[in-house]
Amino acid sequence: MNQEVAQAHSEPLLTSERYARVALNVPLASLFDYQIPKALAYRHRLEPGMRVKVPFGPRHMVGVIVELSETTELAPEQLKALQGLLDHTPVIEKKMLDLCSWAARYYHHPIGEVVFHALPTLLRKGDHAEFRQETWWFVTEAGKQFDLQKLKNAKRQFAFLDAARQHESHGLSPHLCSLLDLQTNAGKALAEKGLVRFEEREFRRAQETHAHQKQVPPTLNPEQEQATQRLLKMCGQFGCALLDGITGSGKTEVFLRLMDQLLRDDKQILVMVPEIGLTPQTLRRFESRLETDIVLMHSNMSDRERLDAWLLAERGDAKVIIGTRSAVFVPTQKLGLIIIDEEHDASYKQQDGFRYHGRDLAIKRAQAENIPVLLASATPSYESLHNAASKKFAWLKLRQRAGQAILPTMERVDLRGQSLLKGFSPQTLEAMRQCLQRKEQVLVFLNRRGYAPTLMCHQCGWIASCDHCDANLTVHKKANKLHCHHCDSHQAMLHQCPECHSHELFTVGEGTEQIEGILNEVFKETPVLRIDRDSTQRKSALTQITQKIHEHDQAILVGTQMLAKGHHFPNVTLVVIMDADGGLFSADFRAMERTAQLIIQVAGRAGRASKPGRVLLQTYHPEHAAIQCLCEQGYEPFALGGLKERQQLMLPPFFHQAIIRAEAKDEYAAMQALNELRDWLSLSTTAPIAMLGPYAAIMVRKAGQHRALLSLKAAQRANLHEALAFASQWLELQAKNHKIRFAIDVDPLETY
DNA sequence: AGCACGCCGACT
DNA sequence: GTCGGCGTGCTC
Ligand SMILES: [Zn+2]
Ligand SMILES: [Zn+2]
Repeated sequence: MNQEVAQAHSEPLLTSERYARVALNVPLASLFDYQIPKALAYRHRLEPGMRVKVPFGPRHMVGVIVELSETTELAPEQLKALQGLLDHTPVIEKKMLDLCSWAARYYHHPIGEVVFHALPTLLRKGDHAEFRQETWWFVTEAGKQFDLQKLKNAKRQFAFLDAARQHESHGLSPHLCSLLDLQTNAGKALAEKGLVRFEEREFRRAQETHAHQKQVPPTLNPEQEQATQRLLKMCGQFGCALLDGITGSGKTEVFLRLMDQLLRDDKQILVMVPEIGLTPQTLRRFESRLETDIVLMHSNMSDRERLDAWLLAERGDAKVIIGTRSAVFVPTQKLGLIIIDEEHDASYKQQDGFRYHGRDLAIKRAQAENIPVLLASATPSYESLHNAASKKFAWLKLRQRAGQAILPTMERVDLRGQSLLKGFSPQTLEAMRQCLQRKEQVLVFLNRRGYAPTLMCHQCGWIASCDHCDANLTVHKKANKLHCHHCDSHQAMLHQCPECHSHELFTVGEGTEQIEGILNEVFKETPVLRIDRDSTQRKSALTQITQKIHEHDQAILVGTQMLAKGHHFPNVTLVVIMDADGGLFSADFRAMERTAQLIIQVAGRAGRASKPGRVLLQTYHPEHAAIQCLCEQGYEPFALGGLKERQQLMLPPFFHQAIIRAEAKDEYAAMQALNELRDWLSLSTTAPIAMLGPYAAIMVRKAGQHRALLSLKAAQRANLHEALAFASQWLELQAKNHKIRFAIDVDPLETY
């Protein structure tokens, strides 16, 4: 915990306002007013964005000043005083606080939780907003004169002093110490003898990197050139562009040209990537082309690493910040551009707590900073396509593959009446055989991991299901386990029916583990490699698998949606989509969009080299208009058709939606509460909104909780917000009932 | 959310 | 008698 900022000499009043409005990390909608003690007001100029220590009920908390005020609504006896100041300068600038307030209003989420979400964990706890301290070692004058041979019995000290002498001018950084395998204890011993000295220095990545040489950029094709020129013209003011480019069309090259130009003007650039989208390949590509300091922000970093990265960005030292969803809150000095790669990716939407959309907040931030924002994808979200089609976004299309690469063809494989081998039609197997004979690789996509999604009893029809969810257990054969993919519960594999004690248990359906097995049998000579969450659990597993793929010429890759992200496989010329019908008859109106995006993303992995690629879509509905359209005309016409349907059905993005979720242990409590809310809403608001439900979630029980939801829709956002304002009021009144948990989800991606 | 306060059952 | 269960209410 930080100490109160040291006392200065009391002279003129530095803070004239009497009250501070403070955001606290509690699930309450309001800010909290505190009296500014005279002692503090004389010594410090308080500003919005500074952290303070405050008494709150029976405890002490870290708060963030959002506003200073001459007045307060509260009576003097209801007010407490600030206890201390934690910062000399604001940790959140005014623009970012405004963005937080906007987000709190838009997502109907408590302002305090939003503001704290925008800070790194260490700052939330009250730690100093400072870089990590590092110890650097230097040889002293005595150390230089010293006869090294006297230390020949103390090998560690010998090595340490020797190294310190060699690095006399710059000293030994912790990084160098670990490279040379030097021990801190040896340094301490030498320091006591006066042979070396040490200095505590601020950690700065900038001091030790950019050892890269700039690579020569490839020439752009006319489409890329045109897109780049248009984007360059957009710089310097707010505007949105959709870079809608098929896989392999060279979107990244367009980013790099644009970034290069902005870096010359000493601007910073924020690049947002999906949760697992940042492959080492992509990072290396950025590093090798941009001669500048790049900083990463993602969930696999320690709290300390995150704070250091955050500080580098905040001081303007990191010119390029690459990060996931939460990076939208990274502070900057001179932000010039925000890029959102794979903008359709669902990981940009937070799925619990503060349910914001990173893409939408990035657009709002760009507006506030008056800079452009670039959304890029091979499969744009319907929302972004709609904005592009209605001219809100500049629509930049890249329809040619860069270099010599040829576009893959998409073909439907009719599964009707075929005798299938674990989901493979004879036609598919034949195509695979031919491909492997040409010493090329096959990629098989099935979005279902494990061995089989169902375990059933032949005698009584019993199905293995989760004790905590309304879901069936997935069979994992190799692990010999039954696993629930919705909560994390697992149990040992069963070999006897718990109902009728029959031993005749059998599996229904196929997962990647089973497909891998059958392909090993059918194609005995060919290595089969599986890529899913199970096969890549160990840290190095994925790199090992990709290594193997590049070593062999023929190979079969089996995998889930993990295949759709990042990695490309240049020798893959055949892609098999096991089940293209996934989105066809779903109750979820976004299922079609998601399935199509997955298919196109996976298909994009094929034939990247100059060999032509082929994509087979296995389907029971080859004549279905949507499948036909996707196959024959591609993603854009398919998506535009989907958008028309959304309009007719009064669905987003034409109508605005919010969902209020409730969950409780009790079977009926959640439903009942939402019924009451519905009644309350229909009494309290006259705004034209449509309420649907409440209805039980598709999976009523998830991790032991019963879930229900109420959907609100409106043609005008203002009307939706009016209703939601009433709803959030009602929910806060219910907060005393600790048995039901509520959440408001504005612009939900999951609607069941 | 956290934390205190308060009111009932089942323990030394 | 009192220890602790969790239902209820409050936090500037
Ligand atoms: Zn049975
Ligand atoms: Zn479960």
